[in-house]
Amino acid sequence: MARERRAIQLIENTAARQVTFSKRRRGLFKKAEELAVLCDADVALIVFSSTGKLSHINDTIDKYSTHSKNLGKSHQQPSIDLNVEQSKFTGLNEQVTEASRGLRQMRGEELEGLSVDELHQMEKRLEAGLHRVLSTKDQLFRQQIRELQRKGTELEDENRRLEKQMPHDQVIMAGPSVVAADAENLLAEDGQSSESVMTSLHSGSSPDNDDGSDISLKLSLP
Amino acid sequence: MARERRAIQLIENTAARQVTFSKRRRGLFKKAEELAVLCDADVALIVFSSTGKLSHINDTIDKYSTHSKNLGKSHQQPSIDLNVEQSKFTGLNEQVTEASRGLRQMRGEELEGLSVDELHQMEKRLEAGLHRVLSTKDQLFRQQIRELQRKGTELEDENRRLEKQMPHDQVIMAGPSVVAADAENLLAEDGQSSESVMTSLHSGSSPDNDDGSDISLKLSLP
DNA sequence: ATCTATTCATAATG
DNA sequence: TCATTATGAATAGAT
Repeated sequence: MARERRAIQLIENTAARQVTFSKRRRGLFKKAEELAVLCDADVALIVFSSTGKLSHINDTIDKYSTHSKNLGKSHQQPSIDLNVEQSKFTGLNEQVTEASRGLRQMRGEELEGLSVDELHQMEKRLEAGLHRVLSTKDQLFRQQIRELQRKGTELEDENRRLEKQMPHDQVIMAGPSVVAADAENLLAEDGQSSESVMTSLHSGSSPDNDDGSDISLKLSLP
Repeated sequence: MARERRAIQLIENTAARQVTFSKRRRGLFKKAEELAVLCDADVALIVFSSTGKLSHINDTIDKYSTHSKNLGKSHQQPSIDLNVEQSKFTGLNEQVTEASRGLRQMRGEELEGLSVDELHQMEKRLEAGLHRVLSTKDQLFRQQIRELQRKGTELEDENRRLEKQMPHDQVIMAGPSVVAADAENLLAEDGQSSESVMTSLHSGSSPDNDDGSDISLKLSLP
């Protein structure tokens, strides 16, 4: 569409990509609007920039079309469903906007425009959230520790019982006793920081996801 | 955009409207796809025709399209059926739900289902966010204090200069000296909590700077 | 951001 | 709906 044709593939150059993004996004929204007006259609368009930091929502709700649908095809099931979906979507748009802005600010991004008061509020909210997260984690730890202790005690008892039943010249090296030993070790260090418990449970934890980029794709959050 | 320009207003003729709808809808989806691929953006587009009640959803996941593009399998957009589209829509729905859940979790609500690892991640994120909020606030404070100190010093100097010039039997109660006094008081209590500085500057902070509002054309939601 | 050459989308028509 | 084509719009590259 211009001096030269541009292949439709990722623009590697970041600056160029951003410029193109702005230009084309504007064009896209314009065309969406035109379609809505020309054809009495409802158009909803959401664009997330690659960084996920910006969300743009265009929700064209045509009063006319809603009207005509409700009046004209009142008997058709599909139309009812679609209207429901549509209104759901409308509501969701608002939620998306709110949620992503909130999340961004919660993450400490996009703080530029905020006043001191607003920053203070944000700080309080973050502190409160952090506290609740911490105490929830703490609770979880305690619960897990309790559970492990219980199992450990059980296994110890079982061990002792088996040893008593066993003739003296036999020694057991089978699985169960090993497990029991492990559990015991864990429990022995009772005063350890929860961190190590966590480490022992660490299994599939993972990559520190980079800041905001996890919203970029589809709003899915951890 | 063609033989003649068409005014952007409802096309009265039904047949013509349908034709235009088809053409423009195709074009719109194409451009949405291109934007997604070119700029690594996430684009969701939903179009409800006014009459047919058909919904078309294009949830363009960049990675997907990039892949298929690279493999030479271009998008066979034409043959997407309604069921697929609806399921995509449902998916979007879920994602949105996810997003707000994420936000609530950031606030420390609804943490029940999370694993220790997830809680740990959340904790780190909150800490990071808090940090950024705090340092932004700190920066703001420092800047404001610096400014006030500068003004205070200026005014003090001015005051002294005026006093010297003034005959002894005259007293000034004019505005400037009052202002100077205020500034001085503020600066005198250097160790005070920043709260009062904040309060004193309270003036016109205004929320809702809603970054996304540059939506070219339209419509903020009802 | 603004400008222009060029490609693209599409209105009119068959 | 599909095809053709003249023309207005969008935009890539440069400034």
